[in-house]
Amino acid sequence: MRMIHEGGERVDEITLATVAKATSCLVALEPGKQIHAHVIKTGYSLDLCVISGILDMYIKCGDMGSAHTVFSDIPAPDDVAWTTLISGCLENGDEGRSVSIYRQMRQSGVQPDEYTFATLVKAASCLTALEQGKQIHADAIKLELSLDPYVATSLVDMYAKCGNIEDAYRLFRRMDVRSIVLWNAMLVGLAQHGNAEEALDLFRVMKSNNVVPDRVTFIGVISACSHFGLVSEAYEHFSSMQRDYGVEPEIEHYSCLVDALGRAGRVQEAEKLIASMPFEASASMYRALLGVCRVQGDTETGKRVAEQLLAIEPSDSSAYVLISNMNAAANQWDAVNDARQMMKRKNVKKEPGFSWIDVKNKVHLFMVDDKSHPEADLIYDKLEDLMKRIGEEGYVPDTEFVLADVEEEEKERALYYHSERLAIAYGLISTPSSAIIRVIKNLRVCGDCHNAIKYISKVYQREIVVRDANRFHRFRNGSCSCGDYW
DNA sequence: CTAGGGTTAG
Repeated sequence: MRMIHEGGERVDEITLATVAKATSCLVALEPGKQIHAHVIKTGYSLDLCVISGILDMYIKCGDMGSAHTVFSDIPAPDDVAWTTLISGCLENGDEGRSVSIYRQMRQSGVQPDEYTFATLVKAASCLTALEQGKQIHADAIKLELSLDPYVATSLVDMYAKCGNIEDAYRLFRRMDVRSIVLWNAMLVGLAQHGNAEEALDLFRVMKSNNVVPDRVTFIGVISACSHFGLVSEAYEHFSSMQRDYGVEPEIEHYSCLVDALGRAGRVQEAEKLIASMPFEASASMYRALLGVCRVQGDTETGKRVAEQLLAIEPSDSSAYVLISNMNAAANQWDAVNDARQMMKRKNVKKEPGFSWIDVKNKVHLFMVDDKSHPEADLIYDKLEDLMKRIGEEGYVPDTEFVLADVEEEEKERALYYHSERLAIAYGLISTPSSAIIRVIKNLRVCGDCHNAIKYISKVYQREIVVRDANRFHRFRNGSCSCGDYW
């Protein structure tokens, strides 16, 4: 900065590019703007290295408005400039825009490189857009960039996150040089799918290949144990992590362990562990425990945990929702109303549940009771037919999962139109009968839908993969890969 | 001389 102001020394494009990068690392918008002004004044804004440094600076500072302006002023953006913008949209949570900017990039004739694909595949992974991800993969293969270590890791993660663990594995096996990040992506993918044994096997293979596990590896390993109910193994890995690998436990590791205890129903032990941590408790830990209390119907402990959660996050809608769910399950409708009143008073909004499905390269999103889809009539007919058929097969609606105090029959209908069922009904009518139906839901799948989907997989002989906020459920012939443990 | 953009967890 002194160089700029004093003006005596030679400030060339290399210096400016370097300074712009330094500024973007510091995430300092004001000095960044000064450098930008100086770049314009001295005419260096036509230099691609300098201007993409400036672009990155705005992105890192979260000023996407300025970033788009800077980009649109670049006369002929090269691969680096395009990739910077694509990764900027991703970093700022606008993954859809990353993909559409990629399309513009292709139209402009600039060839993407391995950096572009690593970023872009991650965007598809965040969007859980399998079809788009596959298409991007195909592009990468055409340009012979799909086996780049970063691209391949992104692809493994993308396939795993989109519920296609087989393709993730296939790609993983093809890689003859495997970085720790690649191992971790595969391991975490397996853990999220509830394939705990495979995840733990992979962990052993990894160690026998002399790959040293790191902090992320242990997050995967402990969460694999957690998903499989292996509490003592979780504890063992937790202590081995420090003892054998010098990885200090972080709040994320505690969080996995708390989760493992909770899922095993050992809520009080989990509370003790939280109290003994060298960290402040996180809201997500209490949220996990609250979910356990609800599944177990332990209203007393649930209330205590909910209070602890609200002490950290007073406007956490999930606390209120879980409290009111528990009370609804116990038929304590006064308490349900109290929780609702309190939400109103504190102006806490319930996070709306929605599910989506990727059909023919297009994402179809459904809310509860949603009739906005162009094929809504067909979908609701299918749903009607479907509910009749699974009823004949023995499905009984469990109205415990309805949040309102309404009559029984009405309660049943409220369950019919949960967003995941709409998405599955659409999947049934819009995909070939042999295709796997893959649905993603932003919240945790409800117990009744979980049960209904088991029946649907049996009656229609369809494999259905549902990714909820927590993990994957793979429904086949009437049962789920989670073993009803989630 | 050759700057500026990339992967796993939460």
